Amino acid sequence: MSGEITEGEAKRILHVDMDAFFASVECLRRPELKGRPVVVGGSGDPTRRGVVSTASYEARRFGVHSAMPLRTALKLCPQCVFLPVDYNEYARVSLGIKKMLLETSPLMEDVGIDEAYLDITGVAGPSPEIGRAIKDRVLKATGLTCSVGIAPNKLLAKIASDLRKPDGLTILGPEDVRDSVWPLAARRLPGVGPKTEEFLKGLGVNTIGDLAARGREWLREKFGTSFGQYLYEAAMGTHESPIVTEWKPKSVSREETFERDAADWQTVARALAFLARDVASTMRREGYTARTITVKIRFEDFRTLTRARTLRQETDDVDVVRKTAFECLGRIELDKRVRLVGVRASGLKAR
DNA sequence: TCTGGGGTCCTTACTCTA
DNA sequence: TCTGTAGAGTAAGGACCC
Repeated sequence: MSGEITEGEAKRILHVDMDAFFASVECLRRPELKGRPVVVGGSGDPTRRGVVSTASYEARRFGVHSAMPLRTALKLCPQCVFLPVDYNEYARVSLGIKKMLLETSPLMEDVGIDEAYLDITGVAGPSPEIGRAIKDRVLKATGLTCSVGIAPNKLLAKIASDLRKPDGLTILGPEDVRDSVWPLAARRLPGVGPKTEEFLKGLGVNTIGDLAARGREWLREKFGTSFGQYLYEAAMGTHESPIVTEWKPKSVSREETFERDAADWQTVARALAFLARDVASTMRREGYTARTITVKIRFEDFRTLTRARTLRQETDDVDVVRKTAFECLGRIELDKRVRLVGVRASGLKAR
């Protein structure tokens, strides 16, 4: 035995999830909002189109949750305070938190604006102490609370941080999977969305434990080798995926939902030209060129079409992006009112 | 009167070429 | 030369995530 892996060296992954992040940052700026039901989303006007990005825990008591239309949230909770999304401010606060996390371990994976994974295998001290220290530092520096999960892999760490919210700290080991993870709804597994959940229910699978009980072969048969294998490992709590410390964008896109569905080509064309310019200028600013331009159209009935064109040479030229986008648009018959227009550039290369 | 925006990844179908 | 097919690249759609 080489003894390369010895006891005490088991991998330890920590997942940090900021509590109701956007709403909490707004409450920092306006302390009079603290304790009130706050909803952050869209333009902040709940009579206009838009969805909830974050609801404070007080607002959640009224049944308001993220991804819900603002108009529905207003009906459920007329006394809620509605605020527009101020992405720059949240990004600023997020950056400070990420910098702090990096001081605990340089092996950090950034997951969106309010989450991160840290590999704390090499960090001295017991897991509960490390978890508490991180929570304390975040609170002292920002006034914000977060929920932390620690486990042998990313998947279990994420489930752990989700178990006690807000302001929770949960540590899960392989021996806890049976009692703490298997009773949870299958939907709690990352990668299981509403469609998969419904399909599973139709097969009599409701909990993560049900999933584990069906076994690997059954899952591969129902979901294909790749996703089936993933579901099995996820249900067993053994799914391993690496901490990705560097991220490069694969596409840049902009889209716009009209306040009122557009019936005329001119409105759609104007929006398309604007979005194409925005995409191209973002690419220039970030130093990327793209080979494929895709146009997305969503009709009033929510039917969504995309048309794409791959260029011979990569580009970041506004005129080329716009011209290509219009060529794609020309392949779509606008026989219904248009709800949304989008432009995406993919096949990115650093300039 | 519903259902944002910015992404990633996967599957499937099609076309072209070797 | 004909035919079948494998593989790459492209296109389209869908599920999912924050």
